[in-house]
Amino acid sequence: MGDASGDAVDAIIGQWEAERPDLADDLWPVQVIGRLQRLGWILEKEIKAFAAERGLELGEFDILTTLQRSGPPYELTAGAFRKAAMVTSGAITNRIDRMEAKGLVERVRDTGDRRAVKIRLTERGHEVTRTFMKEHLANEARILADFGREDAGELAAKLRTLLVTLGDTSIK
Amino acid sequence: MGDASGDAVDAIIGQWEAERPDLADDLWPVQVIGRLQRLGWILEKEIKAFAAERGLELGEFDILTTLQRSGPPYELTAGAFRKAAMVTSGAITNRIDRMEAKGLVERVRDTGDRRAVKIRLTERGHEVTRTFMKEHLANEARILADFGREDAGELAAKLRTLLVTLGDTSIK
DNA sequence: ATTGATTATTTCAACGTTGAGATAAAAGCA
DNA sequence: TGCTTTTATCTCAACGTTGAAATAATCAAT
Repeated sequence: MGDASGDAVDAIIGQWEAERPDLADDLWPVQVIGRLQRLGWILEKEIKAFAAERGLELGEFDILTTLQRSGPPYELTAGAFRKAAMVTSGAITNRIDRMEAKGLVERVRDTGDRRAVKIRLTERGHEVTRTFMKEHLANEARILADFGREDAGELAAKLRTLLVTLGDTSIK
Repeated sequence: MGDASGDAVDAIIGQWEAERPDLADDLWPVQVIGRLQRLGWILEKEIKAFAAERGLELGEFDILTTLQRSGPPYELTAGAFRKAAMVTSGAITNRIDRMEAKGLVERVRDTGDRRAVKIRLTERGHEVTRTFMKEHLANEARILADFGREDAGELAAKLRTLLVTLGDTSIK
């Protein structure tokens, strides 16, 4: 027992219990969702800083890694990105515009379906991503170093269960 | 064993293992961070939709709840919000401007320190928040219903440990 | 008391995303 | 072959945030 080592969410819940004792029994979801929110913010900030140090926007970083892990021929349609990145079509258009200007990707319009636009990793984009990915994983390992790999494994298993419960079972 | 019920992150990691076998041993942080990212996106979208149905921006919702849970006299400085919400000062100014126009909060400039501006919940803001909070918690309970309250408790404990490890131990 | 450093908020231009509408191509169907 | 519906991307104005500069007030130290 004992709340010796509480986190920010413990403090927030404590405030609610004091201010709204009538809601005390309804606060349990905050224990999970509040923490997931805060972790999301903290990690996003970390990764955003990592990308920024290398001259990339977070969304651009996302495009690069999605493209590389998709494997040969390292090209995906704009629509595929829209789904993978959970953003709107306008955002994808803008990202590709910027990245094309940087020479990281190129638009290819050759397929049978002339509505679709394939976004392809350029040779330069390939090199950049290859380097970044290694450093990116090292950075994430650093972030979790104090938490420990064993705890990470247990946490990951529970997070997977939650994601499956919420229906997030596919990349598409 | 068996990956019968994998999530989106399993799929992503599978892609990386195929494309970059040299990184196979370095992918473990993704099991945690990738899932936290996706959960953050999914939950943010849910809560944003909830707030939007009630005519509120996510950030405005944040101000209201932070203010209410702070207890009497239901006022905080702009700086306190900046820290609590993890956003920049300009964002707070804008949020307060909008919410003041909606009659949810009011600026009070009376304290000894005349640099500081206290943001106070109006009577209307109070009523709105009181109602929303109950519905908000019900909505979060709904989101986690299929996951189960017991699993939620176990997950929450691990998330707390991670937050403490990352230094997120205080609201301030 | 005066000067300099610090703290709190506001201002504002730049930026990325949203979301609806426009454009264009493909698919379904008569 | 036409006509309608659907699908894919782009366009663009509105919006919220960022981050640096400006403004203003307090604090520290002599």
